Amino acid sequence: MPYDPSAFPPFAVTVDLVVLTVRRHALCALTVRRGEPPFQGRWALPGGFVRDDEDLAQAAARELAEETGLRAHDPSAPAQDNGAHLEQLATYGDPKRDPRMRVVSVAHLALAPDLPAPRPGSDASGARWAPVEELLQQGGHGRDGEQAAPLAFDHAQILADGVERARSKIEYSSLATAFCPPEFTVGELRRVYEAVWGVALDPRNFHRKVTGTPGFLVPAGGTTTRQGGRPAQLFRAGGATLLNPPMLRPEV
Amino acid sequence: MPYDPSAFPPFAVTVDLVVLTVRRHALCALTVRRGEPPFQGRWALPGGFVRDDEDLAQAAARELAEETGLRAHDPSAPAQDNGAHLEQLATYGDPKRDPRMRVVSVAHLALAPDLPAPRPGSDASGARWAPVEELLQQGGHGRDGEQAAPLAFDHAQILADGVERARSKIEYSSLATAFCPPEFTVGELRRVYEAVWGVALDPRNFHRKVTGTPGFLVPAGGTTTRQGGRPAQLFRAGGATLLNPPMLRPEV
DNA sequence: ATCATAGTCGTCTGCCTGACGATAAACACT
DNA sequence: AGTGTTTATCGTCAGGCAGACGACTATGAT
Repeated sequence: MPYDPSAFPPFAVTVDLVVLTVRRHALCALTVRRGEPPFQGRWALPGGFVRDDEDLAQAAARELAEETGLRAHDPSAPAQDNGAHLEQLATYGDPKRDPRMRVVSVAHLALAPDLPAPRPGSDASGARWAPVEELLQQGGHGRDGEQAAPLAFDHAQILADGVERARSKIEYSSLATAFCPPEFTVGELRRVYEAVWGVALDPRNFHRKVTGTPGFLVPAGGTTTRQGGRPAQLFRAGGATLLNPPMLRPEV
Repeated sequence: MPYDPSAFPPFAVTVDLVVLTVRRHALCALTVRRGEPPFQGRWALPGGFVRDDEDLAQAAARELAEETGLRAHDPSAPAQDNGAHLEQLATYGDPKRDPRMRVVSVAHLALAPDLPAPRPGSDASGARWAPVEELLQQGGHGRDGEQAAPLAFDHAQILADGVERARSKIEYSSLATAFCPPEFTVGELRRVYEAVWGVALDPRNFHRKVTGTPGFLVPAGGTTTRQGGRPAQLFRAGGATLLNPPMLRPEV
């Protein structure tokens, strides 16, 4: 049967990225300023059209590289290199989500270690890391308390879904190590959990949990004092990707 | 800026459905026989094009109703009615997944109680419930052991992802009640877990766990002997959607 | 030297789970 | 009527794990 273009409505398909990192004890997301209408001048999640010969994951990896310079590593490969974790998040297809035309966006979630500086892509007039707390409270607040415009399109919803995915996934997986440099201390990993969950964790119980889970952390051999205080052992992410039993997120 | 069709490649967008139920102690998926090429005569997941004015969830609910007659209820609404649980699963967009053209499929996962009989939609020449075990082992086996053709397109992968989602999600949510009729016994709920996970659970510990979790089950007031043996109390799904601490899936 | 900071090792208590004994209430036989 | 089978439900006990928290260690700052 030949291809019949009249048999289905044409869609534009894009990928949007929720890129998260931890900076200064806060969970931050990468946002870009829109250079053209609609929502000109407003902040949005980075993203772009899927090309004709691209898989969705390839498109997301390409956009991530364009915006941040990060390579995405295959989720099935060991998390040893400096690449970012990248996974599909969800797909958003409300007929009115883009006023110009029918766009279906396949959102992806990327987790990255703290990066030197945002690298604006060619299609955005600016990029910055913004604390998700500011971005998500209705209307948003700048750092001085003034009202900030909410994210463009349905990107606030996409960001909220991505943040919730990250928050729940570090409970039962080793995903939190994706926020850390290749070698890190138990305390640095704990500060990641504290920033993502927005809670304080007991350093002693946390240490017992992560060092007692086989395959989660492997000693990297050295120590560091970059956090001040007593030197801490350096670890690398181990092969275990699933945490069983999970790390429990404290209530409220 | 006007709408410029040359600025992006056109895609067809479909929804495919992984509809799961428990029949005769086995986890089964709804499959339809393809009436036209490609993969003519092969089994596939039900699905169809997203219409011009439809949201993705609406399209999935419409396809579900066409194939099974089931209403999908909003996940935010209480799970009291007879509708099926429906949620977005993942999106599949390999450029070569459909030989005819570029199709992006937004797969959805539906969980339904045991249904009287499959109702073939108008666009399929047949429909049946097939045990996922048969569908997923490479090549597949019919019930007499002969080789069965694998599912069309990438539907084996989609089904595998849906089954894994269901298996993991009943651990920490009350989702297993979606496989049960509105009123059910603890034993019936246990048999759902056993069928989905493919393991045997201790009836006493299971009973203690589900009745001891506040808000999970509420007594419906009657008893039934439809399973034989001593009459069992009837329950309804309670308001709690999250199970904390989760129900642990036994290893191996 | 003293303090502040951060890391690491232990202890104790309570909760939850897995393993399993015991009893209860139906039905199917003989 | 009695016996066996099936399923439901309650209880007990030991081990594992988490939360709360005390104690000690090893750095840098003052």
